Amino acid sequence: MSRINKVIIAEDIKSIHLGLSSILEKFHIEKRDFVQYCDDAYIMIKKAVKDNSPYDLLITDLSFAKDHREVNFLNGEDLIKAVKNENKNIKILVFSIEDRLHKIEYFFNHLEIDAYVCKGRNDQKDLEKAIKAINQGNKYFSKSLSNLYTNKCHQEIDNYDIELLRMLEQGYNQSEISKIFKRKKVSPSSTSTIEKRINNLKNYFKAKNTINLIAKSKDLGII
Amino acid sequence: MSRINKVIIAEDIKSIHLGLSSILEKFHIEKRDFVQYCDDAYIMIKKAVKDNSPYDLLITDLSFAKDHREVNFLNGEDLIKAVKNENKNIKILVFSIEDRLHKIEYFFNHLEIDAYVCKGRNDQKDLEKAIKAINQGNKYFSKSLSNLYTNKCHQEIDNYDIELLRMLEQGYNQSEISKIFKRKKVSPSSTSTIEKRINNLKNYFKAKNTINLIAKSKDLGII
DNA sequence: AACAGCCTTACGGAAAACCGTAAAATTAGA
DNA sequence: TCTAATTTTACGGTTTTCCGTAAGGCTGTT
Repeated sequence: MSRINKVIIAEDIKSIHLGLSSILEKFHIEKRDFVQYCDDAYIMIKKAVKDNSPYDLLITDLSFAKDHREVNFLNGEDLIKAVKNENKNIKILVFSIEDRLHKIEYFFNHLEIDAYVCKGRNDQKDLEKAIKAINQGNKYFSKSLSNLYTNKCHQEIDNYDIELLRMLEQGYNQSEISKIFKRKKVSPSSTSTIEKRINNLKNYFKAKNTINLIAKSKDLGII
Repeated sequence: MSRINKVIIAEDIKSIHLGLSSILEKFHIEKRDFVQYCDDAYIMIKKAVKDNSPYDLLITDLSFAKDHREVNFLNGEDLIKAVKNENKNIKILVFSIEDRLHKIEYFFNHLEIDAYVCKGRNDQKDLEKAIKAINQGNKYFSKSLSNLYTNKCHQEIDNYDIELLRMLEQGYNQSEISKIFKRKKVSPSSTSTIEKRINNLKNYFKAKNTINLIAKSKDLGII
């Protein structure tokens, strides 16, 4: 496995650039390009392939603020999908504030990323470990994620519950949800059970009513 | 107005520290202390007052990730409120990803902060401007906020509406809200009008029902 | 003073949510 | 395989929300 020595970083928050730069410097990675839009990253990656000097590694954030500029790629996920088509050998390191386990698992499983580092108190050291792992041809996924503390309570909330909460959030009433679940072959689907499950969720989150339930679910980041 | 020369920075994302440090270096601010927990910032600010060498400026994030450590102050807002009691002269610069106008206005009006800089593509330059403004005894609030694109629609939503949405979010039903408004002398307070106003909000936000209304309001950052 | 326009309040019927009970179906265990 | 336990479904009564109509009140204009 060849050593990383040409890197592109897609990160819209300017104040993070220096922190990333200093890590790359430690690894004596001289060729490092910073961009603040996904579109720019894509263009540069594509061009580098064409010029026969492709990037070895893309470090990218997931969420990018919208501004006046019109863009094709709204977020890191879109970018990664597109980049995979242009450069099959490029390694991907996602660097994001997102610390929810099921989201991170999604990126490993569906986007085949090579490393995930969570922005936070330990991110500099995690970045070092991640790059070291990639240099050795391994994947990296920080074990020191805070979600281990916040998500333990969420384990009792399953995908059905989340789907149900999402339906409520979108404004469907109980009988509409029942019909939709029947159509999508989601079980259970009776209005009675849906009612009961909503009630369980309200008890679980100590919500006063369904409105409060959705508010709390959103605050906790479950939906 | 005396020049800033002793600063404490409360920011849990380690990768941002270097970016902040380089800005402070430009202003020749030598005394800069970085902490990753609100609690530590509070303790150090309190101690500095006691030692007769108080900080001139607190730069703080708003949201701090939870981890294994038990803390008294969960977020920047709690910290700022507490700090104001310990050091009445300290300047406050909030440095956060939050770019929704309503929230930012809240910090200026209720917490009497001195500057707000939004983490983003232009944050380094905005930080410079903010510190310059504070040095001159002025307040600073970045005009280059992306919310200018998303928030123009919110001007028609007044404080009454927001209070109403907050009540709904907390799970109060219409008659409870009516009683609370009557007690707090908030007008109008009849269940009938409350019902009507909720309906107006639903039309305005094209919400299917009240649950959807609260979900949309939270997504837009109005509450 | 008279009037129009807007906001507030009141009320009644229909729809949906809420709550308890109970039957039917499914699963788990002996 | 039979039984016990759990989950799903069904149903009826109560509360709350939803929606239309209409009366009452405040303000500004002529």
